[in-house]
Amino acid sequence: MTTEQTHAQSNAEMRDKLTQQLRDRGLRLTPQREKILEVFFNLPEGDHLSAEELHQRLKSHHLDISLATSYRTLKLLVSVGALRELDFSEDHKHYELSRNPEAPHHHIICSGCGKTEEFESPEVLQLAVNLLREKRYKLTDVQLKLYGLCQDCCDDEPD
Amino acid sequence: MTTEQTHAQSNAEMRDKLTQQLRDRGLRLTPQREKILEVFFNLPEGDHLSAEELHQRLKSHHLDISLATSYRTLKLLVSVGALRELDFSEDHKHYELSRNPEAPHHHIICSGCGKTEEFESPEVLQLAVNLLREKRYKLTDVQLKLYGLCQDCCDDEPD
DNA sequence: GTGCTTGCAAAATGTTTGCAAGACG
DNA sequence: CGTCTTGCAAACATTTTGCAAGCAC
Repeated sequence: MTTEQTHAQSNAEMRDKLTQQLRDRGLRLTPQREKILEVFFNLPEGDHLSAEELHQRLKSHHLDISLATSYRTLKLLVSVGALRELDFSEDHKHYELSRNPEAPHHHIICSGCGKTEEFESPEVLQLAVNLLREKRYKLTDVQLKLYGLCQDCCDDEPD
Repeated sequence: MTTEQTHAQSNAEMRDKLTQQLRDRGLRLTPQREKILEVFFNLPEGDHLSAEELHQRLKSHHLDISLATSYRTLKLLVSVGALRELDFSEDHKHYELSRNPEAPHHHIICSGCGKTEEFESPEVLQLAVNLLREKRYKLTDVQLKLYGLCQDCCDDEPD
């Protein structure tokens, strides 16, 4: 992996890399898979979707891709490293583009209203790299979640 | 890293505090709730259970507590801060005793075999405290998850 | 063709809920 | 009593799967 390119890869680059990774596994970049990826590319950085949200978004673009295919594709894209699977404390998972696997961002989650904010932390990443090297793990993702009550929810809550 | 008195509270302390917290909310420490807590108290530190695992464990102790009650109790105990809710990338949540809320521990998760390891990190905690103070959140939990492939799974995987 | 992929509907999980009966202060 | 709790079964939400049909190399 190149250390000089510290920022996210371009869409074209990601696409090429992805196609290759799929080919290597004897899989295809079908129209459905492309469309799903497109949704994620068009998502503001730091944003994330659940399977249901993805499906709704496809629908609103008049793309009839079944929910089952959405689920299957999400799983597939996670397995090739194109998407990152996030779970906040909800009943479903969220997915976002792995824009920059070298510098994964983290989340602040309000337990009151479910709002999320993103932040990066080179310190945490460094700590993760060192720790897993020491323990002889091959690092694949670092997810730090800070749960709290945002200012609005502190006021709301009678607690 | 220091084994000081400021570490986890004793079971008796936790119990008292908990009873009080429940009372304050007009709730009861029923036999079922006590039994469930007992299971967690008897769990090796760092260990965690899913709702189903808890239910099985109760059953094996000849305690007929319904699965619904297990779920309800888990939720309740989380809401009063007695338990911590964890979600690894599985289809169910895990719960563990909040032994020391001041120094939450974190997890290394093998994506291959699902094995988990615990570790503490004062640095991460400090970072969380500072960041959330700055953003005016009331911090409730810090969860760092490091995903990777353990040595065994690296060997196994043909990848 | 062969084998990957899709859509559909059904199934499988994990979790929550309505309700009547029970327990407790 | 009134209210909190429980167990049961049904409901619910999310995700997975079997299968037949479709598509790509």
